[in-house]
Amino acid sequence: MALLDTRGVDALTMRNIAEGLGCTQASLYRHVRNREELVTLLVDRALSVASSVPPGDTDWAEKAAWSARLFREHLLRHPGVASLLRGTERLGPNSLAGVQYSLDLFIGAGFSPRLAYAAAASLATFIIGSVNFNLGLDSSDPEESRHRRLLYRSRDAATLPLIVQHADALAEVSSDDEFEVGLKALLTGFRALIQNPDITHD
Amino acid sequence: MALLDTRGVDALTMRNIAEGLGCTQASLYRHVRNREELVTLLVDRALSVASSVPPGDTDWAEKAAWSARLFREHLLRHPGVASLLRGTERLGPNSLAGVQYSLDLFIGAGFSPRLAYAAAASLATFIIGSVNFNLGLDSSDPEESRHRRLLYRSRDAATLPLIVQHADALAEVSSDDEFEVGLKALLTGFRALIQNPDITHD
DNA sequence: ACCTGAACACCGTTCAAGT
DNA sequence: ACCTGAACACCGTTCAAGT
Repeated sequence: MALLDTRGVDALTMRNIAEGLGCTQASLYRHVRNREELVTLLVDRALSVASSVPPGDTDWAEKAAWSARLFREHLLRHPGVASLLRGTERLGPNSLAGVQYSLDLFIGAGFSPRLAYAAAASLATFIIGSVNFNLGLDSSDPEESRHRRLLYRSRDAATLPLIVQHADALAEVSSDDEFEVGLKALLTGFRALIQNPDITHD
Repeated sequence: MALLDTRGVDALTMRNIAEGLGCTQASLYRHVRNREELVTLLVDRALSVASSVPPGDTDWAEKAAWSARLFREHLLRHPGVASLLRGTERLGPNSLAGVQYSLDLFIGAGFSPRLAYAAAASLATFIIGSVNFNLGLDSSDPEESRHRRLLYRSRDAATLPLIVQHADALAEVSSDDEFEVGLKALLTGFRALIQNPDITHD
């Protein structure tokens, strides 16, 4: 985990891990079937934040938003974990604790267990996807926004008129903004689904 | 692309690509700076579906849902592409065509350019995240559902009561269900944001 | 049981040398 | 300009041999 945080996902090799642990690479295969199993264990351990509890005097949507932001910030602080996060470790103990917590929240809000599960999965998918999709980019870097503005401006106005026309406004939208809009939409949508469950299939 | 589809992402090595092209691996570096650049080019090319046009006699939300499903199905048919899809190729020509199309749709629905962009990005993030997160799993495989049911049932009822209690119902939720719930929630949320823009920040 | 050293079959990338 | 062969410094994994 220390190796992943300090030197990134590319440095997470069996040789480097073994060195950090003070043994040979071959020794690792006594404790783990292969590299993938090691990664799965590592990622599940890194997911322990999922069980943090939000402030208690708010409604379910605010709690969900709080937890979603906490989870996202945790992943942003540990980009290596985010890049390794695939469906594989979904069934690990810490992931399941997160599922249990989400079910509790969404069932309490009025969802059926089925819908609560799907809603929790959607939210997790969005959070993880959001971090993964912005991994290379640093939203706090003003250079990134400038780079995108210049790129948008220089596109072909005949085929991409809206991008060229609104280049300045679009370049200002950060990954934080994207996340907040999506989060808000998801939670608002969840609330509508609770109040009117028959629209779940149209 | 053929190599990626038939033999998967692990087989997409410079040596295999060169072989398929009938040259040496070293020759590839005449046309491309490194492997990452080649992948970026490949993925953007694979994203050309993004510009398919939905049936015209429906409202913006139905068009968005149609395009979202089309995009997801395309990625599911080409899992290798999904696994390579990171933020890197976001600025390629095909990606930008998709952005232009989404902006057109969402601005037409009543969003400001900024919000339209954020909404489009959220939706894309959700679709890609959804496919990526379910990459290893085959939702059409009944064995997968059974495996999850048994796993949920056998958890500790004291720490994960809801998972154990609703094991059967939860195991039946497929990645298709998850996607549809999330998509519905996002689009419903977008509609609410359009009708009441001041809730964009609370 | 756990560890080691050495090997195996791979990677991405570079570079002098060819045409 | 484009290609080649050969090399470099890495991978994940295996296995006989040690304790």
